[in-house]
Amino acid sequence: MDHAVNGPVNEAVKPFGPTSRSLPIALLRARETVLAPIREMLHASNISEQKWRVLRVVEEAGEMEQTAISLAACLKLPSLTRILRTMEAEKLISRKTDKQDRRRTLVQITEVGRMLIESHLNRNSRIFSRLESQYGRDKMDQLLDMLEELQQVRL
Amino acid sequence: MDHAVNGPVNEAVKPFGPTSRSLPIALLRARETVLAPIREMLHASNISEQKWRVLRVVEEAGEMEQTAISLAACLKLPSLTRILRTMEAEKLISRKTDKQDRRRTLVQITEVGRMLIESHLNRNSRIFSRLESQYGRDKMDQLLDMLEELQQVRL
DNA sequence: TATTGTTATACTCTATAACTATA
DNA sequence: TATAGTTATAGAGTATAACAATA
Repeated sequence: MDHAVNGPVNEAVKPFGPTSRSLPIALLRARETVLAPIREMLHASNISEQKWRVLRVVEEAGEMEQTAISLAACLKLPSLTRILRTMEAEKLISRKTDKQDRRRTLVQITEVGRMLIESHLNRNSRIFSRLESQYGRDKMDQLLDMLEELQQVRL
Repeated sequence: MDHAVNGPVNEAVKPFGPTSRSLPIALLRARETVLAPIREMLHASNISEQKWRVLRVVEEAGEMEQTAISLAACLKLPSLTRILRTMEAEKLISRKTDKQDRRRTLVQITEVGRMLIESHLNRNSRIFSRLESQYGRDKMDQLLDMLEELQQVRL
């Protein structure tokens, strides 16, 4: 299980072992597995994965400025600008200028947005129940703890 | 603490708790954290993240057909076709038709490709040492085990 | 007929930089 | 001057379907 941190390349040892021991690749593959049924669900409702992330984040945190959404939803600001524009047109979110600092825009989820989330609750729950039953609830909780901690590492 | 649950989010039935307990979002955020320094490294060499994945996968598995690469590197076949075309032009990989089944194309890494990987070994190692020292080596191994298992769940 | 891979199209996200408005 | 966000543009991945070659 050595990741061969040191040493010259002349060893016959693979630098990081198989790619399944490469953290970025492992995270990506795991995400693809988990996301497949969710993508299917969203696709049926014509919502992109990104819009869904924005909706979830904004629903959770309440009023939020765009830089914060960008960070939480892993979307660059220029992408977010475009996404929010269409989401606003679709009445999923609303925007207003911050009174205290008029450079900032505050974004909120609308009733329509909340209803969109609610309308997916059941299918979403079923997907995660299935995942939990296959993967194990305790392991799932443990994994979430470990990922949360990893997110906070500052490299 | 970035994603603390603040504000009145309607205590009734939080479907999955905060988004940091949402597996897809947690996986994405963790990946962004880990990938940031790697992206920087690759960017300096003008290699895309996707090309890098293909290179790593093909280096590891040896001769491979494209469907297998597509799966391992999480890239759709149409995207992979284009990527391999440019990687072949750059002499990073080589392609040949399978003798047994001439529908299949076999892809291999070239010496140039291998050298490209080798030239990033040191920086790559340093990045992961830093990560391990902050996150903990045991935890890292445990996380990789859990992710590997998650990849294999069939929903 | 099914499978492997390619092509084509339309859409979307990314990277980057220049720009506006505000602080 | 610095920050929040927008706009513009080029590059790249995705989804989908139609297609060619082979099995």
